[in-house]
Amino acid sequence: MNESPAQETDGSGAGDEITETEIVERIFEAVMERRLAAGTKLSESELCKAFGVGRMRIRRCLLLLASREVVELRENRGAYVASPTPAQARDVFEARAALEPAIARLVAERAGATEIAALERFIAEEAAAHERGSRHEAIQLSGQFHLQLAEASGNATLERMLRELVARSSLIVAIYGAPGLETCRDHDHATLLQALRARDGAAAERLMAAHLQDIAATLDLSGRAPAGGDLVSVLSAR
Amino acid sequence: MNESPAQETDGSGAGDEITETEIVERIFEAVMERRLAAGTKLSESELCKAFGVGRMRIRRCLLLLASREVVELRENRGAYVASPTPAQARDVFEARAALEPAIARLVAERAGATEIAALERFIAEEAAAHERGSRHEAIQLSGQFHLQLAEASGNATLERMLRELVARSSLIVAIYGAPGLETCRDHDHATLLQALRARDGAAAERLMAAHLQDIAATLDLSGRAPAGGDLVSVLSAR
DNA sequence: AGGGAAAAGATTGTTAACAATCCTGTCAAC
DNA sequence: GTTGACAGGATTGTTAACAATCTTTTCCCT
Repeated sequence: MNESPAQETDGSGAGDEITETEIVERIFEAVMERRLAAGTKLSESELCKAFGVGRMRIRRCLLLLASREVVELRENRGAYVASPTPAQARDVFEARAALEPAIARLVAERAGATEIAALERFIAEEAAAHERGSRHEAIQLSGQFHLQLAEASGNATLERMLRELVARSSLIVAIYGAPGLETCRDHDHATLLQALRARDGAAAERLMAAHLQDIAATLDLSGRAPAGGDLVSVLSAR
Repeated sequence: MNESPAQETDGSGAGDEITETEIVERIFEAVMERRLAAGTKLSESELCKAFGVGRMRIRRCLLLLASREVVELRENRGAYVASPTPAQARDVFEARAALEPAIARLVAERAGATEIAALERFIAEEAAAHERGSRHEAIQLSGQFHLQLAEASGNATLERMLRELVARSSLIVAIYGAPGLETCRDHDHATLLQALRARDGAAAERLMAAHLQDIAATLDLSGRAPAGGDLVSVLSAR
């Protein structure tokens, strides 16, 4: 009944069986780590080979991802990594502005020492990556910090919602973010953690709100074309 | 050879074709209107007959509903309307407490006169239902007011998230709510609308937060068994 | 040679049959 | 008479084949 852990080193290996939840999670991670760019085609047969599962299961996973607007399902044309429009980008960051301050407050009020310690470790890794100059890794850790925070809130619903928003944010920053700028400054995370350690819910809430506003401020949402994904309209429009 | 006569006046008739989005929406509505109680089995064949579509499409719809935790998918045992646990109930109302004040503020800040007018009409209907004494209808309209508000915010992501939360709230109130009490007092909605008309975002935010707290306060989350769905544990526990 | 139409190939969407699991009703044994 | 096992029926999960659509290549015509 229970899975004998086949322990495949990478996704390419045909594991004995892989949960559809895991597949969805893998694709989520790939999007968050910018290994899958906006507009990338997700062919069914490719995914079948990649995960070693049947087509039906891949199809279910793509539907799940589409329901969270991380991929876009086009009729008879397949699945593509979503390319959020400026309006969608605004929506996502408005939603984050609503959720995350509340999450920060919850963590400050009720998180255990274990969770706080885990967050500290994350920040340390993030700072190390910054010093090492590996920007890619820093971005990745920075996003995961927000998810770790949601997990520490102990609210599964908030966590699930934020997971979607963070993944979409990754796409948004890639499209509309200023090329040179970082998304999250680790300093912000550090000061936030200080408030959490002090169990200061109000301060945590305020700091998170300001942090998100800083991130949103680095975006340029004036252009209206999603750029990468829709070559046809770009070329036909001129 | 599959087409039955048209007759798409109601859901039972086999329409020529119905979108899976519509099917999901129908089930959502049925849950919100308490026509589908928590724990109700959703048999595939029944749904196929009800909507006049193939099994695959029903299957996709159930997966979609499960991804929003409105139905629960049990291995080899079918789909059931979700029975939120007390912990889940707490999560849902915490999430609403995070989202809805922000939604109320957005509406106050940017909604057009048309949307405000639509909200006014809703409240009028709600009050009329109250006077008429039709509690069922009042509850239904009360829930829809919150959704209408989300729609008026102009943020599709917030709207979608709230739709899930309101549907789950309907199940939660049915399970853990005090039998005699109403969920939303129409007076609260009226005062909130006043703040919206005055474009007072801060007041709208505050009123919504208080309103949600009132609703959550009527719930009794001390018991730990989901009651309806899990008879076995109920009986074995005594 | 360039443009456009048509056919070949590939990919997606759907239907139907098959296999596995679970629930129900019956029968035998204690 | 009650409890247990067993078989039949029903429901779910999966696989495979089929149909429809889109993409690409090729070929003909201007």
